[in-house]
Amino acid sequence: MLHSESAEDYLKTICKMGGTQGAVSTSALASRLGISPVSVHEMIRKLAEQGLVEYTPYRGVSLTPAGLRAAQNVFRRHRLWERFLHDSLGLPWARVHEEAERLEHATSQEVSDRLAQFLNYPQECPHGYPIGQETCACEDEAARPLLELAAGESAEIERVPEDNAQMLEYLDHLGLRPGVRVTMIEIAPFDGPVTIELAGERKAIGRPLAERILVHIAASHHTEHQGG
Amino acid sequence: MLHSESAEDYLKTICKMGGTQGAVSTSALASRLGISPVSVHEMIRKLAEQGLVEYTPYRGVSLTPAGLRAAQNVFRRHRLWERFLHDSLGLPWARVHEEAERLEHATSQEVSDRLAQFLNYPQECPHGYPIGQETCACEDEAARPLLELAAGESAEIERVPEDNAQMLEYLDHLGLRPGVRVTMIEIAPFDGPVTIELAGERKAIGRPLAERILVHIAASHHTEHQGG
DNA sequence: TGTTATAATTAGGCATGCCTTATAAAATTT
DNA sequence: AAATTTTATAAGGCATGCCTAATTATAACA
Repeated sequence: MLHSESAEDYLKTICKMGGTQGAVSTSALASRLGISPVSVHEMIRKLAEQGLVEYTPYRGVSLTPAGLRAAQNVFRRHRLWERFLHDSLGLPWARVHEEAERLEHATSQEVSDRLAQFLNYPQECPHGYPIGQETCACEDEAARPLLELAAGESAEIERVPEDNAQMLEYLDHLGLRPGVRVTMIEIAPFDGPVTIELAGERKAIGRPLAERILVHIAASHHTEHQGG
Repeated sequence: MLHSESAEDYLKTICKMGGTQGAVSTSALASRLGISPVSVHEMIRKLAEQGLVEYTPYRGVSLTPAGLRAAQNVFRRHRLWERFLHDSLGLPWARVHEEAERLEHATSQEVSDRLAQFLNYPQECPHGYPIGQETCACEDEAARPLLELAAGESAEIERVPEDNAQMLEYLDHLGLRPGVRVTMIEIAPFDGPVTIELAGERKAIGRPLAERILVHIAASHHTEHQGG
């Protein structure tokens, strides 16, 4: 809670883009954040001064241990609020992300700790992202894009993109929620649709979406998802 | 949720200082907010442009109906969060206000409506301030300062000042919480202490505090306060 | 190696919300 | 009515976080 909302958003985004592994290009970061490269460069400089990121010109930015800790804290607060908004308040799945996006910046460590306890230490947010006890991982090594499944192969949905309410409504409507089992039917050529089967029905989605939905092939380790 | 956090704070403070009845002096507002009179004047001008306050030079500011509605919304969100933080998360009474002060600015109408439902439409915040269904009153006509009680007179604590965590801890320690019955023993002369009896014990507090604690004489209409 | 594309950086600006200093105007007191 | 205090307003600044336009440095490619 020592950093500005803006700084927290930068750290989150750098983390999401892989700033824990290698370095993230500032122009990619800029286009993801929807902020001009010049402004991003300026902010990166400030974050580097504060020891939250490491910046090497022409290489990109990566999170320092302190920056990673800060980002993980924000993710944790975000995901805990999502669970509360969904499970306790019954806010629709698709609306949960945008509300949590604001609450995450207004939450102290004590409140998020108590919130975790109140929610009975949930393991993941409603979109399938993990919630650790103290921190939480940014990436799950075992997760693969739905698009990578071979025809006939089955998997369980692990995570869905959460940053677009309309997309979430669409996914919800299709039944494509974390924990649901899907089977790949076919990936049509010439950038055609991806056909999958879930709950006995066949659905076709676009390739870009199929690339952003993450699945895992191993048997379920998920807890039941409470209804909204 | 259309106004900046800063604007919301101004509207709240104007409301608290009586900006629904008469006009509030801008210098009084400035000292209450801890902001320079020049800056307050500037902000008042902007709020007046937006139709949220009415400003007459050398007289002061008052809330327009739109401004009142906005302020009441913020109060409602604030007090609902206080109830949640206290009743559901068990956050100590004295810490609740400062946390709600941040959450109130990050809460949509839908979330506050659902929060009210989740909390079972509570009537008041943990410090005794009313929570209306749609809006909520700023002042309670029936409430009188504790200091106005005559010796031997009994009353129930209605509200306590909530803006100072240390003071709240002190009040909590003395047992001076909303809903508690107190009897005035004496008000010592020469600005001396105010002695009251509660739960069979006598306690002395200072005059300024006794002036800010509001009581009502009629029998209790309060619902039970859930423990934290 | 030279050209081209990408990234970095400088310079100047804007809005918000705060600041101080200084002056002008009205209200209050004597 | 005159002096004093209070209030209003103007002028100029600062930090944050964003912008565009223009320049410079580096990387990548042919």
